[in-house]
Amino acid sequence: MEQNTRQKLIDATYEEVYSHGYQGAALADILANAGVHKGSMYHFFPNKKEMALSAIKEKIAERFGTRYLAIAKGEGDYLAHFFEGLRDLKQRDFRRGCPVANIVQEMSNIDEDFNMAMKEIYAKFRQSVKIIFDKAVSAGELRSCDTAKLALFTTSALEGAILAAKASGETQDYLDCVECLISYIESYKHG
Amino acid sequence: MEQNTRQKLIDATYEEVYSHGYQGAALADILANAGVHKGSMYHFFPNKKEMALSAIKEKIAERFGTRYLAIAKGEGDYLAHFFEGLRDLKQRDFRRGCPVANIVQEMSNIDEDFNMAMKEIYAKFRQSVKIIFDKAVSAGELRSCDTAKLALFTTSALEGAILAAKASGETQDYLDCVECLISYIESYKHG
DNA sequence: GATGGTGTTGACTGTTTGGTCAAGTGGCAT
DNA sequence: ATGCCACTTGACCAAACAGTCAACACCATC
Repeated sequence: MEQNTRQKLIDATYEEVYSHGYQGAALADILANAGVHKGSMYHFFPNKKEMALSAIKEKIAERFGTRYLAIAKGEGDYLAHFFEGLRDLKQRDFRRGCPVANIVQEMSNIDEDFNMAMKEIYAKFRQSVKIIFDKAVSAGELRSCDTAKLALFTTSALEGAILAAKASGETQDYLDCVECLISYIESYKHG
Repeated sequence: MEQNTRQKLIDATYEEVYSHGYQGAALADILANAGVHKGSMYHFFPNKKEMALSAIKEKIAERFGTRYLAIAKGEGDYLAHFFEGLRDLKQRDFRRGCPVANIVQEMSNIDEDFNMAMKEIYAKFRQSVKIIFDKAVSAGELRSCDTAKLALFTTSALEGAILAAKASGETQDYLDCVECLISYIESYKHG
C-alpha cells in the first residue's frame, strides 16, 4: 500500500494546489480528499512544502513531457499537429488556468525552492516546443530561423492567451489569440 | 487625518498583495508597514477582502488609465509611442510580475468578487490598447483591421512576456517577446 | 512466537490568522 | 464648558493552521 498512499497524496495535493494556489491549499483538505491521515502523510513527506513541490514536479513534468514531445516524436506534419493541439479545447481548463503559470505567478518571487522548480519546468516547456520547430525546419515546413526565440514567443503568448480567457471567462478569447499566434508562426513558412 | 490613514492603508495593502498575493498577505504586516493600528483599519474597511479590493481598484485603475490613455490622447505617432512604452524596462518589475495577472491567476477561480474586479480591470486594459490601435488606423499608421482582436492578442502576449521573464529571471526574454509582438503588429502596417 | 521495520492513527500543541470591542483622544460646534 | 462624533488604541478572541508524537497494526524474517 505504500505507493498507493503516496500517490493519493500527490494527486490530491496537485488538485488542491491547482485549485487554490499553494498558499491557499489547506493540508486538512488535501488529507480529506486523499483519504489519508495526517501522521501518515508526515511519514512520506517532511512538510507541506516538500509535498507540494513533489506533486508539481511529478504531475506537471509528466504532463508536459507527453503532450509536446509526442508531436516531436511523430512523423512529419509537425506544425499541423502542434496547431491542432493548441486549438483543442478539451486539453484546457480555463477556469483554473495553466497550472505552471499559476504557480510561477504566485510563488516565484516568494520562495527560492518554488522559483527553481518552476524555472526548470518552464524551461523544459520551451525546450520541447523548440524541438517541434526544429523538426519543422528540418522537414521544410518552416524556413530556417531562430527557433529558440520563436519557441519563447510561442509559449509565452500561449500562457497569455490562457490568462486572457481566465480573466474574461470567454473561451473565444483564447481561440482568437491562438489564431493570431498561428498566423505569426506561419509567417515563417517557406524557405 | 482621515484621508491620510486610509491612503496609507491602501498603499501598504497594494504593496503587500503585489508582493505576496492576496492569500499570502498578512494583515499584521500591512498594518505595520502602514503604521496604522488594527482597530483603526476596521474603522475604514469592513474586512481584509474589501480593503484589498479597494486597493486593487484604486491603485491599478489609476495606473493603467494614465499609462495607456496618455498615448491615445497624444498627437500622432501612436504606434511608435506604444512600442516605446513596451520597450521601456523602467516601467516594469519582472521579479514581482504584472499586478493584474498575478491576482487574476490567484483569485479569479476562487472568489467571485475578485473575479468581477479583475475582469473589469482587464477589460479596461484591452479597451485602452484598442483605442490606441483605432487612432493608429485613423492616422494611417495601420491598415483597417479588427483592432479589438489585435488588442486582445497584444495585451495577452504582453502578459505572457512578463510571465516568461518572471519564470526565467531573464529580462531579455521579455524584450525578445516584445520584438516578436511588435513585428506581428507591424504586419498590419500600410494599406 | 519474538523481533523489527514499514506504515497508520488521531489526539494534541503552539502559532498565526482575521476579526471584535470597550475605552480613550482630540477637535469642532453649540 | 459641554456634548458630539470621527478616529485611535491595543488587549482580547475563536478558528484555522502546520506540525508532533506515542501508541498501534501489519507482515515479514529468523
